[in-house]
Amino acid sequence: MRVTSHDVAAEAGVSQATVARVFSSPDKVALATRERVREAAARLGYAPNAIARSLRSQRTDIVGVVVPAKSEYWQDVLTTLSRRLAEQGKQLLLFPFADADHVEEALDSTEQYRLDGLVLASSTIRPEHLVRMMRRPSLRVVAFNQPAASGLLPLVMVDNDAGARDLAEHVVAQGIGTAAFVGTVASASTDQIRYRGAASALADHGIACPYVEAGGFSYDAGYKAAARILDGAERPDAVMGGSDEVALGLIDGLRTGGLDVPGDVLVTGFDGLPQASWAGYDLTTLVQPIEVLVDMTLAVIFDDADDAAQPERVVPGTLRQGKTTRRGDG
Amino acid sequence: MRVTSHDVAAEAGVSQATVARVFSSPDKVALATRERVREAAARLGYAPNAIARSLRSQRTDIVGVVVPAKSEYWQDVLTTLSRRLAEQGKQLLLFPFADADHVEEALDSTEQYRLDGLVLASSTIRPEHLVRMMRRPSLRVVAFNQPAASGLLPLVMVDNDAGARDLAEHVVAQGIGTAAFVGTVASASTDQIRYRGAASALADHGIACPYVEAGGFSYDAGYKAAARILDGAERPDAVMGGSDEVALGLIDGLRTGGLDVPGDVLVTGFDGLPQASWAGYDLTTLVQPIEVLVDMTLAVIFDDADDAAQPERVVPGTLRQGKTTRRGDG
DNA sequence: TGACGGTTTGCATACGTAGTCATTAGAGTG
DNA sequence: CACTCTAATGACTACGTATGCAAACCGTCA
Repeated sequence: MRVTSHDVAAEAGVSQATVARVFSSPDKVALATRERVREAAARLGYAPNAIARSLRSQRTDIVGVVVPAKSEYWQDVLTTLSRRLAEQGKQLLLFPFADADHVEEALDSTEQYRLDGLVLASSTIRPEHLVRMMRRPSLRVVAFNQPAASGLLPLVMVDNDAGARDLAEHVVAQGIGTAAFVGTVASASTDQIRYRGAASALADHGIACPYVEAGGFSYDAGYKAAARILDGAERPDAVMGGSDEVALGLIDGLRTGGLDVPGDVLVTGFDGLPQASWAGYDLTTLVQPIEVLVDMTLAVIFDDADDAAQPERVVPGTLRQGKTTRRGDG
Repeated sequence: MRVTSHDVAAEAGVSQATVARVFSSPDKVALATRERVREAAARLGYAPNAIARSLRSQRTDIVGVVVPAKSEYWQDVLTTLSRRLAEQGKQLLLFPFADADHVEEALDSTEQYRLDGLVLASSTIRPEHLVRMMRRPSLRVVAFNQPAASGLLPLVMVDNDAGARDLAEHVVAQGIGTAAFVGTVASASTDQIRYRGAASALADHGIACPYVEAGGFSYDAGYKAAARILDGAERPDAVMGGSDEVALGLIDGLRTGGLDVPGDVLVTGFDGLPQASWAGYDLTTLVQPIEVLVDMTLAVIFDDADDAAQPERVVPGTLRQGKTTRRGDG
């Protein structure tokens, strides 16, 4: 049998209520009593039962996150999120989904837990799902890096448009004449914004920017997309990847195809994954300020600021110049 | 206010008990009643409260995992673990720790939840912590890839010794004369076994194998360790990394230092990370059968087999031959 | 018709905690 | 010393569910 606050109460010669107070609002208990209870608890190996506490207090101290099961970028976000929560004595509960068809199941499981907050990650959650999450009683929902949620839910994201423009301006400054954008999945809202931003900035310099869909968020998708670039009639001077994972795949695909990066073609990414900084790639990319984004997300969930006043928080990223856009090194 | 089974009962004209049965043991409720309750529940938007259920049933359907916050390898494991659990309608609760000094905190938080099972990941959890976890009432604890837990807790792991030997035999077959092992952290039990296995196999062929400690599990640690190999008096023909992350850093570090991999020096890893298969590296490594390991772990937690009969499950890995050990390609 | 077996349902309760309310003890003041 | 005010503690209850037990119901067969 597990030790309960009743057991500790008996051991310490106080009431259960006092034991509970020692662990939830210690200042309401006299010092001597407090110590006696603490000792008794230690002796019996007592730990408060979070389940019972949650049922009683209507707070779980748990934040849920609905996230795609496989993705380097999201792993990075999750790591930061769980670390920050742990610092506050809170927990992170994962609701991973394999693909867009299984999002609904994940959202359903979500309802069973009286979560303090819910982070909706992934740009592939469809609007109809988002709408469902609106106005769920006593649950703070935040969309993370998911432009499609604009106007529906409180939203925290990196400035995809400005970031894409920065990258485009950067490659233009390297003196390119032609370009192409290799997106992840065309229906992803981040993909659309990044492409439009890049294309628009390039157009300002008279450079066209065809869109190529990799069909996934992975290295493999990027690697395979490289073949389509290589097969194309006109080889672009620069290829902009819709994400770092795709960009890294692109680089290897292009190199396997005999091209030199950056000698023959420049490549950029987006996200700022750790791997992008690896010496073998040293990718030029837009680094997302993940810590800032995560902190803002948690602020929306836990602070009493009214979301209505500021439903969208957009944070600028940082351009990281790597050697994949450094001409003359090739 | 949130909808409860009482609300649904009122709406459907039945008792709360019947509503509960509809959602937990439907076959005990007459078909007509069941449908009426289901409709009422849908109408009110009812979802069972997992917290209350857990309190009552003494089962949470949640598995905890104590894991280092930053590590590619563990991300991979977590992904698989959470996917498998999700398939069974169970959840994964993360207890991440930043470094070895914070393991205890993570283990403490663990006690608050009435978890169905607990997976102890990371080879840096110290034995004194492991001992603490023994015989915790009604909690199935499993050590995952953590040889140090041998004899203390049920253990699931890849065959580190055999894997290291396989890798060593493989590089010997490429005709090397000298070798070195760049471990992660010398105190990690996996590191020790992998080194001993490799060194022993190499010794069988009369090849000495000095140990170099990278001092971390990361790419950066490997990258920096490369400098020490380069500065060494005698340059080894092959460098065996204690993990893929370290090996990938090693490769880039060696290449930055002017060496050709595999032309001048062969490199091997251990784990089988996705990144190891990236064309830019194509690392020879020992691929861990993560799905198998995870399934075994869950079996220990959920199946009624007695652990005492088979306290340790050791699964062989698979040698993946990449071009980092392919001589003559250089 | 009546008794019997099986199915279906309701009643009552407990899981372990936190907070409300009431009670007691103790300190301070005139 | 009587009174008041605060601090400290205890008794009690509710959070929402699952389940043992008893009651009610239905159909069947003698």
